[in-house]
Amino acid sequence: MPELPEVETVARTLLPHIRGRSIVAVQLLRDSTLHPLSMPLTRLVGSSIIGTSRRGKLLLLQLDATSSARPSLLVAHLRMTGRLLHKDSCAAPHKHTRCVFALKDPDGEGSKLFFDDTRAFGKLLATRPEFLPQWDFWRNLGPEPLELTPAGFAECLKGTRPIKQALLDQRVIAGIGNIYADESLFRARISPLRPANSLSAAETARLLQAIQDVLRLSIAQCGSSIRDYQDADGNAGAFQNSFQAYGQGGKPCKNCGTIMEKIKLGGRTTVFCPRCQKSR
DNA sequence: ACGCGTGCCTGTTGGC
DNA sequence: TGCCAACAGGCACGCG
Repeated sequence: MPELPEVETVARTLLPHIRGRSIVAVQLLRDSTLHPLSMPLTRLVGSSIIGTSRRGKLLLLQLDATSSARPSLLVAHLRMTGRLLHKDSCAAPHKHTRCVFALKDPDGEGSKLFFDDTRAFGKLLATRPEFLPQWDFWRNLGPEPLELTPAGFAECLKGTRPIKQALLDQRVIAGIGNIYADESLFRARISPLRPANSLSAAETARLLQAIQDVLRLSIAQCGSSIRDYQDADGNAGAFQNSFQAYGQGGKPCKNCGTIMEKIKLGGRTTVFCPRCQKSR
């Protein structure tokens, strides 16, 4: 499931393949993949891709369109099972292909960009930067965890909700999903059940450090691949081999040997060590 | 304004 | 062995 490190990896691996290529055709194969606020994808045709970036879990492709009638951004939200894959020009769509972008490089060489999404939760949004504030999700997106200071992070943790739920709320902090929430809390030795506003300054700083460490370590290993995630070349990440909490329910804690507890918190599976991550 | 429950989706897993 | 319910889970939406 693509969270910040996986989306960052896709953005990085995609860039060398698609930079400088122009979009010559778009084939949307499932209407619900198009975000309601999107401009028609056909208006991307004729524009060239000039860059890739990431905001939270959102992947952004920048285009050279200057006319206000044409999108200069293609935003992809991969959600659970979305993939952006660069393939050669003869690749054919399959059952779970939701959109195909035909590309052409300056020499006329063709290739294709596939948006595959088994569960079809993912979205594509063609837009312009000036329209992004109309999108509630974008406007309310919290700070980037890798750019956050301890003081800034403390500002985020206002409510009484369990800290785990706060970390998953994209309005609080952007890019963290179930995997990295559990991993970060384990590394910081903080219980997922602690009210967000009950963390001391030391704990807040420790948690931010853990979040940044986990995200950086995962990015360095090209993300985590469980089930569906692949980068733009179809390669898996390796960080799943370093999980200390996610998926470890019922197994001994890597730190103290206590059996890891598995609970539901806000509807999400949550794993933690009851000894290392005490509630009080 | 906030928190909670449900729907969206489909492939995989586990229990009987 | 086969069937089916539960599960995976981010986010929109509607409710109280």
